[in-house]
Amino acid sequence: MTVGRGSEPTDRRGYAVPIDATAGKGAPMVKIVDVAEAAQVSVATVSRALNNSARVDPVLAERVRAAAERLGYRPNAVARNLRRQGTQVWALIITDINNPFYTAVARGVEDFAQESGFSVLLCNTDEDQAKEDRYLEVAAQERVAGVILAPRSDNSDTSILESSGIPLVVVDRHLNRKVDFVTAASFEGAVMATEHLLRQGWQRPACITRPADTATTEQRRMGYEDVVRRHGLPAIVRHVPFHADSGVEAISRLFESDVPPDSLLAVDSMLALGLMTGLQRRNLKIGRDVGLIGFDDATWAPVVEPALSVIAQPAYEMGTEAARLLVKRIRGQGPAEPQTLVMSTTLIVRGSSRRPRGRRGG
Amino acid sequence: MTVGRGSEPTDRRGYAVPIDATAGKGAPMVKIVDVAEAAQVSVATVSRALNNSARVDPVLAERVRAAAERLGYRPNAVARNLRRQGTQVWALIITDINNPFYTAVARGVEDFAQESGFSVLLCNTDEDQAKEDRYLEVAAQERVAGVILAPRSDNSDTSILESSGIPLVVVDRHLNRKVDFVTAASFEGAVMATEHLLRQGWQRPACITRPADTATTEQRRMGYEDVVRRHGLPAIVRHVPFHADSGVEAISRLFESDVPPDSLLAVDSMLALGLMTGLQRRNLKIGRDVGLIGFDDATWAPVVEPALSVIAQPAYEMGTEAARLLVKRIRGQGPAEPQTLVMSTTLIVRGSSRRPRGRRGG
DNA sequence: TTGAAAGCGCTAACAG
DNA sequence: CTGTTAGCGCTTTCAA
Repeated sequence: MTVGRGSEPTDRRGYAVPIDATAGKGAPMVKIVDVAEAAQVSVATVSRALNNSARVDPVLAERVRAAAERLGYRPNAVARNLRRQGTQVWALIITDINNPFYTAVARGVEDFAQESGFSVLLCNTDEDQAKEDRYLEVAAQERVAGVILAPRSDNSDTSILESSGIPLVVVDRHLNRKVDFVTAASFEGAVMATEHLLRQGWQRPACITRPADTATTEQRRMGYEDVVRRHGLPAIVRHVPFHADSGVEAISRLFESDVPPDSLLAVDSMLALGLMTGLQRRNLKIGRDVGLIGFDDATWAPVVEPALSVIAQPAYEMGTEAARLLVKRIRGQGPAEPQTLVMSTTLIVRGSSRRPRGRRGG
Repeated sequence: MTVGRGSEPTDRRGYAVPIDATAGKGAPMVKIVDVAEAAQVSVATVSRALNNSARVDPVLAERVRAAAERLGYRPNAVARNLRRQGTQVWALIITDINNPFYTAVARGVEDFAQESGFSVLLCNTDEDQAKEDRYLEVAAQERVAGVILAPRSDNSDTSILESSGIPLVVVDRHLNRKVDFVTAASFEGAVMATEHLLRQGWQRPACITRPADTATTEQRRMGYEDVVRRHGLPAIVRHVPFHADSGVEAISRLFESDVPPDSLLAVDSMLALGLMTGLQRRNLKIGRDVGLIGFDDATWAPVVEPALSVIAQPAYEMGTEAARLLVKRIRGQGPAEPQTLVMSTTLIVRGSSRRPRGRRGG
């Protein structure tokens, strides 16, 4: 429970107060009537002056501002929100802020929100559908102005938002519903990555990907498969969970087979990290014994040894673009049709995908 | 791209609705009176039943729940907050969620908040005092239930919170005011790091740190200086800003001097990354030509080459502990005196700080 | 241009 | 145990 409300503690008329009152809730908040009283005007005028909306006599306005300042008046956003029937808060629902990709997205969202006068609630779902549902419920109950969501799966249920009239922008992962959507060219990225591997001379690339109901990584898998098929090569695919050591485990299993792959495509940066660790433990030298390319240009990618080749996504910009779309929707300025924004991915070649000469014909 | 199931928009009563209605605010929300009416009880009973607080006739309670379910009733948290004079939201004010240390802290805070029934507003200040002030103002106006703050500087002004009766827990960086505080043993960590460097045989360790008004990093600098002084060595200290390439620049300047350092202590992980980059560009081999140790055990630290030695801070736990303290304060269960929690740091030795034998007496 | 007053949706006295 | 009702603090008609 929250603090016991004070029938005892002070009223603004200045009666003595039990010690606890200050410890508990602090001084009573000054409200709009107090300012009105001090400025010798009505509450309506105070409201208008402080929201510098309607035309208010400059003299009165100044008097109001002075009084507000003097009293340390701080408008109660909760009351305002109730009256206005709307908040200035967004919910950003992602799977894990620890994933550098989402960290960057979050920064993009937060920066844009801030400039537009919104605050953002951070919600981590940990790939847990129940948690995602709970957060959507919270968002609805808090009457947030909008939601930016990276859905757990293709058919996450966002109908709560729809029925609450809360605008939604989906980011990164596709949702089985027509809605504003900002993503990166995952399929094309995976195609670039795989072709790059083959161009380097690697002959048995494998794709380590996430559970099959994760939209984005599935597209990456499909991009990979598209290329290997076209080259008449076998598709070597492993779906691994989001656990921290999935990568290490995948390596163990892959390289115990008779014909292990000679190169790897990792569909996200945390996975790439895991694969590197696994490879190192097996004493396989990356960029010599085995090729590796990942997704997402994490800060550490250039510094590992060998430096990690990646398909980079414009994560920060994806955040700002999602936010921009959301602002439009909130203002009712968006086009009737939901928009889809596919941002391009870039191949960044570094050491990890290189293949030494003279080792052809494995 | 996107799959659509474009059914005609309808309102809850099933009537076709003009396009704008859905675009605008959606169907009108069902409120407590609607549920009361449907369940044939008073609003008070609905409220009681749904908050399963007071004793309500099980039969009525069930009828209420059924009605609420059927109508898709979603309590309006804004109204509730106004009435209850309190929210279920915290503000987490940090300098940059991109810093892996703060990412982990944020996860800790968010997890604990979630379990305790709170949501958290994410606020990045970018080491900008004005931004920090603005966020404190927002927190006050939103009447958040509590704030967790990593202050920009020692004398950040948090009086707004005090005068609003909003509990505050400071995390990581010291604040010039008596208040609940969760931090790590930075000084001791720096001592461990520096002594380790010396024990390895390095003879001229330098400390690359942040601006002098950053409390935590100053303690690290002092820990470093304490050790070098005791060993009769010169203190080589560089204060660098929070920019992305501070590390690279620092290396340039340091290694142009006549007697450059032979080893480096970096006070945070982003800085360590920068230093590694700078060192690589200068063709200095880490763990051979120069020793390096950082702060914070980022996910990538074991994977870089050579693997990065670090002083690890229990970032996630610092987040959960800060949250735990905050919950206590909110519930009024905290001790009268503000608490300080200093969590211990750990030396993790990996390759970067090693010094090859036979190179003594540089 | 200003003020009086009606709520926003909910909870918690208070009475029954 | 249940219902009636008075606000929480603010914005915004509606009149003056």
